[in-house]
Amino acid sequence: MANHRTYESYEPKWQKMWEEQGTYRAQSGKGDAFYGLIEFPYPSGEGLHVGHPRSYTAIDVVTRKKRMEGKDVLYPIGFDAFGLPTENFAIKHKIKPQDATQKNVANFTRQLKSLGFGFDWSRQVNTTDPAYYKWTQWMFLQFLKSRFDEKKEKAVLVKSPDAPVKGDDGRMAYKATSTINWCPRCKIGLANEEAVGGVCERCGNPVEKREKEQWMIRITKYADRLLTDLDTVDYLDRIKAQQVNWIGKSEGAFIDFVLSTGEQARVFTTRPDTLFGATYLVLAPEHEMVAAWLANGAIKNGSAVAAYRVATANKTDMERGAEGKEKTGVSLNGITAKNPATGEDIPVYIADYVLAGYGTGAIMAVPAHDERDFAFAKQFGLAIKSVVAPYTELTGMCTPRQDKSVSKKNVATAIIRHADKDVFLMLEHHDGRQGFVGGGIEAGETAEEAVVREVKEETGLKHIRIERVLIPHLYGYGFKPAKDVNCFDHDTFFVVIAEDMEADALHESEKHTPVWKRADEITGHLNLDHHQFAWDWYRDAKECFADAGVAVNSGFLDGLSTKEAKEKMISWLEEKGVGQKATNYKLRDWVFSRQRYWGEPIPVIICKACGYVPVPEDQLPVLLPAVDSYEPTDTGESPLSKVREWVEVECPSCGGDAERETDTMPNWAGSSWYFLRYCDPQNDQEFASAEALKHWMPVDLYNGGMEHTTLHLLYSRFWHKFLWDIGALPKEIGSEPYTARRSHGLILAEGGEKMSKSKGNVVNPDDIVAQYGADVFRVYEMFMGPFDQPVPWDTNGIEGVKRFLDKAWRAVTASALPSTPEALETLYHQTVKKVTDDIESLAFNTAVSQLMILTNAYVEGIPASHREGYLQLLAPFAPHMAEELWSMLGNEGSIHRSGWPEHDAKKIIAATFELVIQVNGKVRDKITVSADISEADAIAQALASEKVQKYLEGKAPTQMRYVKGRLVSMTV
RNA sequence: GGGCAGGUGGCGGAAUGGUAUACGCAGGGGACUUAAAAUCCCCGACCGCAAGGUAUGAGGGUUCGACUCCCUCCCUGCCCACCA
Repeated sequence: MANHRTYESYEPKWQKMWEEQGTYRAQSGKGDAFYGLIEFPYPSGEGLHVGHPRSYTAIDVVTRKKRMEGKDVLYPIGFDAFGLPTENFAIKHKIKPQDATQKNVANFTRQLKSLGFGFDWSRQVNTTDPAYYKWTQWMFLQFLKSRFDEKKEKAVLVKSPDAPVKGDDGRMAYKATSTINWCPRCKIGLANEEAVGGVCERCGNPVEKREKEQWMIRITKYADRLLTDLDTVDYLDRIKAQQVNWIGKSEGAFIDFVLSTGEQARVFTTRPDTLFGATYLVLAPEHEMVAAWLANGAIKNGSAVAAYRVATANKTDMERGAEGKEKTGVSLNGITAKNPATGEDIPVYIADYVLAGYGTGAIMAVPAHDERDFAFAKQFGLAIKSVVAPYTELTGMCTPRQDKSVSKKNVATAIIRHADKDVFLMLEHHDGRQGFVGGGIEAGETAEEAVVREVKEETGLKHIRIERVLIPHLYGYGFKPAKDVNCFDHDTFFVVIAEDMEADALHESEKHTPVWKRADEITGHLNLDHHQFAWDWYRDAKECFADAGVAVNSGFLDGLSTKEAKEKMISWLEEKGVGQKATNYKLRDWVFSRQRYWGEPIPVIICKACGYVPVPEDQLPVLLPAVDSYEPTDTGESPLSKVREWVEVECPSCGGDAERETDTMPNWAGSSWYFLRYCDPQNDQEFASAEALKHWMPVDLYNGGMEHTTLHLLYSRFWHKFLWDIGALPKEIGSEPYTARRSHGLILAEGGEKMSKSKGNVVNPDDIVAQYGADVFRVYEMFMGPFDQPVPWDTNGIEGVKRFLDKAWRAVTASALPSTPEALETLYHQTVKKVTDDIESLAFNTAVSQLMILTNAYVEGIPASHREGYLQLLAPFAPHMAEELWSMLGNEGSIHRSGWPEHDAKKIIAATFELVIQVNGKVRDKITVSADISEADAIAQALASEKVQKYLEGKAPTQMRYVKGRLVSMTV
């Protein structure tokens, strides 16, 4: 046997062998299936990043274990190769995107294979392969051929699906003119999701607004299902949270305001209960009513309004955002609206703080209850009327001395009551309000310190301490305290207790009472009950409202809780026919057109006579034609429009002259269904057979980066649901594609910064493999830290892993131990259990550390009975070395299909253990005792301890507790 | 402003409510060697001569016992954000 690891020779050897023998082939249709999935890479010119293997190795470890356990494992790989970076790269280097893709795929393939992943390469897919994108196009056609049935809450195919479509008649895919985010650098329209923060996701350039006819997909019809079905899947909480956030459901009402022009303006609000306080209306500058009024002269100050509209249109989202809370706008002179609740005529404005794309593009402004409206009203001298005054509403607007520059967290508290000499109740501020008494906190002070200082100044007391206490929310309209106070819906108060106070009931009672329960006692101590307290507080609040010049009118909502008020207002609106309950989502329809070359052609023919004609399905795929120039055009037209011989076709419907759609699909298209294709990648009749889909789907475990949890994850869930709805997927696989979704943490550069080309701190996997071999690289990435958390790269850490594998090699290749010490037997079985459990829970770092502990115990040699099991535990992490040693030991066949060791439950308990003895909660002695010691014996031995006796001071323990296998705890 | 994650040695990090600091890195000491590499062994939170005491961001609570559960606060990171 070789004395040294020679990974340089054995790693390539085994990689070749596995490929030849099909070691990792999925045996479709047989046995218990397990489908592990990683996000297929985008084959960029830069090659693999060290972040890719973190995810791939993790799922590789899991799937290897499942395979060894005898499961039918699918762990596929492919390439998401359409898209901008490749196209830009090709333009820059004057080569074809096809060639660039081929080259990059070859490089990625080499790199991935060098790391020894157990991918089933025979199932490789590539989104740019016509045999693949044929089905992407087919699926697009299904969107085009179906509508959302509101009653069935699902998409259904239309009656005559192959007929041409005229205009937008409610199809799931439709063409619409919309303002799109245009990146002037990439010369491409971007989805909202790709233009986050007003900059192009690809190049970081600020985006512009452009009007463009685009293919859209009605993902918004699925908003509710995409939200509620999250309850049926096992995703990391933060992933669910991001999906929920992105879908952005909010419930409220539409309210129609009658305008002086006789028209109606519809607004969306989540707070219909504040309608009494609506003192003006704001429309988004882009609002179509404004355009109409400008045209018909209804607006008296038309030129100012028009100028503001132009100024807004020229602003990027980033500029809008950068201006922050500075509100701008223009009144629409000559137009007023009637507040349906108060009957008052209120002015109408346009302002860019109202977004055209959300809700109805118009709002009712309630400055007393909305910070933005408040700022705008202050700026333009508009009326501020409060409807409700529950405590939380009050803060922030009744504050003449408000200082916005002070953040909420750092603001001092105000004393609102000091009932007697010793005890003070303090109300904590929720914003920059300076308080009813006293000033703000000073530099370097915490809120508590400020309170202490203020109280000392106010009272002259020297020794005080403070505590925070929760007092149930003083909810209620018109200041009527709610009847059933929910104790978990509370506000924070400070209680200041004078330390020089003589011991009294308060001091005593606080010791064993949960904090929030003490609210009663404290208010009781002050001879106040909650209601009394609320009313007292209300007096202060009213003065404050008066100071700020805020009128109060809660109309017929007086005395209701917020929830009741909302309901009452909605039913009132519906009764009067001036509004209705409404649900709104942040999610918008999916802009599906790209004016670029390197994407799937959208399979539609545009015929002047017929409309949009779907390309007949037997003519798919619509191949991407060879083009001389891929350069995007300044007109915003796809480069494909220049290929006249491709564009000009006969209309499949009427036979007349027609043209092909020249837009292509976004990158997200091909990646929205690749996991389905993996199930049956060579099928040329269907995108996958029902049989294969039933065997593999849904995906059991899907891992990917957090950067894809909003876009790709949402799109692919939607896509899957759609296919499922129209019957393209077998019912039994369910409407969610992924049973479980996990996410790996980012690998940072040494020092904790992000790796980036510009900083030159990128670690290249090729270098690590060359220097240490694939196994060390893999084990290191699994060991470096908790899988779901970011970890900095550490060159020294790799050395440690190398030492570990060297040690493991020496242990296995040394002559076997003649006998197995009991302690070693126990450790072995403990390790089998821990590694097995840890892989299941993706706790790879602790699995590796347990293997290190066992390996350290094998320095003297490894018992023959442990050798195979030990190698099997190592195999998912270091597959090459495990295979090499496995074969050196004379085994036939691959270790990776050899089985998984099981632990013996009886053997994981050691024969003896260290019994810890605690006296009054402190460890006072440890004695070694037999594992099967009885409780009585344990206690007897514990009491016999000299050290324990010393701490008992001759007294008999009042309490005695025995925790089996761990400790004896006694109290004196 | 909202959401999420997190705060434990010099560093990455371990710890079903039960011996805090496993494992690894870096550091110190030693063995082997002519020497080095490699390997192996030992030490290591803080205060204290010791007995002992104090430490898991801070403060409080529950408990015989809290890194772990509850409350409040502080801080860091990530994502989102004039979303009505």
